[in-house]
Amino acid sequence: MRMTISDIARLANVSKSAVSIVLNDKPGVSRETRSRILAIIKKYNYNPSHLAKSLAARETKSIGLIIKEIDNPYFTKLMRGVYDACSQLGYSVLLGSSELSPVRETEIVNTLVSKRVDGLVISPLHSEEANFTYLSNLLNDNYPLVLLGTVTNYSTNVVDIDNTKAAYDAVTYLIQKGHTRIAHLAGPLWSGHGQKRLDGYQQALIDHKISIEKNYIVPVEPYTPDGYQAAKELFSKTIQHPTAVFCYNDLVAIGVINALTEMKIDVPEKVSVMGFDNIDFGMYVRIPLTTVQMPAYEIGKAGAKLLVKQINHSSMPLNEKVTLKHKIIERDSVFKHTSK
Amino acid sequence: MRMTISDIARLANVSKSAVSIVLNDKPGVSRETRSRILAIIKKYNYNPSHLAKSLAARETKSIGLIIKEIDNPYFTKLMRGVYDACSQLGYSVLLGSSELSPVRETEIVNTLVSKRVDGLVISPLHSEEANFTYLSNLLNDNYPLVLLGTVTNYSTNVVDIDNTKAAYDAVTYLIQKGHTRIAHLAGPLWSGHGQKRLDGYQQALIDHKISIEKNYIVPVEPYTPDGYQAAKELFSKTIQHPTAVFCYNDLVAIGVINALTEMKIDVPEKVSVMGFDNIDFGMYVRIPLTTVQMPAYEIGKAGAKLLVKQINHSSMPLNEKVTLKHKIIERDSVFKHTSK
DNA sequence: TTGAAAGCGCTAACAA
DNA sequence: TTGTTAGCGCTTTCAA
Repeated sequence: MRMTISDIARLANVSKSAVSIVLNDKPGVSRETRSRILAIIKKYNYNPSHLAKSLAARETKSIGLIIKEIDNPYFTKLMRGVYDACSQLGYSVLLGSSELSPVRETEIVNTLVSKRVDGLVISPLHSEEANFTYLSNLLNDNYPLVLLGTVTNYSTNVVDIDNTKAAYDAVTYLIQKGHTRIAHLAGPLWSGHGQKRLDGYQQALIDHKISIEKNYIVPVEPYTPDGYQAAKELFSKTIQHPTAVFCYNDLVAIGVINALTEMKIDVPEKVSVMGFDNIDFGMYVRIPLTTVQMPAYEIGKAGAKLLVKQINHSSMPLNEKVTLKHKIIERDSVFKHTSK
Repeated sequence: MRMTISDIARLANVSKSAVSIVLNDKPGVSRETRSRILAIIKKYNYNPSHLAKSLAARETKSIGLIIKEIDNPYFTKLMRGVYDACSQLGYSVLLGSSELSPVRETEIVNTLVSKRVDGLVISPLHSEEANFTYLSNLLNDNYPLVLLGTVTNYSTNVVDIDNTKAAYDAVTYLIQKGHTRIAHLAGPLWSGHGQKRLDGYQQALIDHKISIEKNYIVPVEPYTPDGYQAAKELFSKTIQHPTAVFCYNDLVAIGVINALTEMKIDVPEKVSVMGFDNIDFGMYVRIPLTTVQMPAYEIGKAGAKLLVKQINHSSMPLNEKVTLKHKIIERDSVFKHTSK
């Protein structure tokens, strides 16, 4: 049977509290008693139950992380950021992934809360229903919380970049390269970033007196096969083809490049392609990808740090906004366009 | 303040045990009492503390997953497999990543055990020191455990593929394509798979009467820049160049392809490149990668399932071996070589 | 079918 | 400096 604190106390001829004090490195016990206790602990290889401690001390030293997709390079980086910050700060992380299901997202919140994580870092799903009941509840309970991505109408801790501005900058970059016919493969509703990037795209066109062409805006699921498919359709239509396509993310951009290559449309000579996220693989694809850097690792890290700060200052209102910087990464998929 | 089971009991005019029975869907309470209790629970939105339950019931319904690198496509897939199986079986997963440090690996095991996870799925680091003390301890305590990767001299539950055979098959494939000068960029010590794949490589050469060329075997870190670097060196040496290179993993293979492309050595016409793992991106790189499929998702899934089975049959000895199938994925990076 | 009571392995006043 | 005591919020006998 596993040893308990009482066993150690008995073995060391002291009370449980003395052992507890030693275990937690607190003052209040003489040097020699301490070392005697320590010796016993070592001798029996005693591993105290953090579970029992959590119940008594009302903190588990673990946080819950809820992402949308495990198997997605963006979230992987983000997860690493959260994990690194947490290990450094002495927290464990309970992993949750909604895999795009709002129902599961709520379920995960419930089980993580029932497991009494000290706080939650959530990359929230933006569903059509989008009632965010779980969010209201959490906020009502003043539950330590950090959102990785903005949810309108809810005031809480948020870490994000300025997606509208980032998309604006990307499109402006394309315009400066001489492009005027710029398509946008827009992100899905559930992303929350999709709408903002679309806004930035449109604003950039407007500000540069370029008319918005409806046919040039096509919403896609944010994966390579969807980008491929969308590009195939877009470039086989009998409309004037765009000379550049700004994609919701790198995965989509890779699909676009593949489709164009297959259609013998040279990238970037004929058509420039720009992605978003700056995933590691962007530099290894057929045509190294020009893209916008999303600091996923930093977002995760900042989010976890902010959460721990919130946990340690429970009186602090939940409304800190951290906006990280984006930047354009120039590689080979964008060409200087000289209009004929 | 958060509600407890006693609050609910009082409000429903019953005992705590009655509430407990209802919460756990157990028989022993009349239909009407049950519904009365349920009503109160619902009304107050009571969320029982799984933490307290865990302490009393001696099981946490969570397992620990220890991988080597979060930000690595192979482990991401594996993680997803573990996560999927666990959610399905009602377990939470506490994430741990050694990030290649044996010291951290042991620390993680300790904290996860102190948090009383019901079991551990570990992708063990093979360090030079490789004492595996933590493993001995776990085994001594008969702690529910599944290893994702074989550790020699320790009998426990293992899920893996036959790495030697897989490498053997890959090299045989290259030989059948007419190659005889085949290099191998071998994996690192910590992988555990590295040595086996090297063995398979050598055995395949021996069995086909091809002499083993020392210069053709170069150990690398399993990342793209390292593969790039190694290829640059290998192909600038004044030795007879290989016509094919079999890489420890896809990441390395991608680096090799980039290096060769840069050196104006056509892939696959001049030199064929073969990877290992079959990561998703393999099909999107410059030259779609021919590789060996490592069923990472299935390994994770099978590992978690086996662990839960072990947890539910604590008397069962820890020595089940599950060997999953590998297979060769033919794409464009291998060319039929016709010796001049 | 129900309730009382002991206990899971700790922490944290409070007394001694 | 040390020990006693009463929880933390559940589960689980055991009686009623």
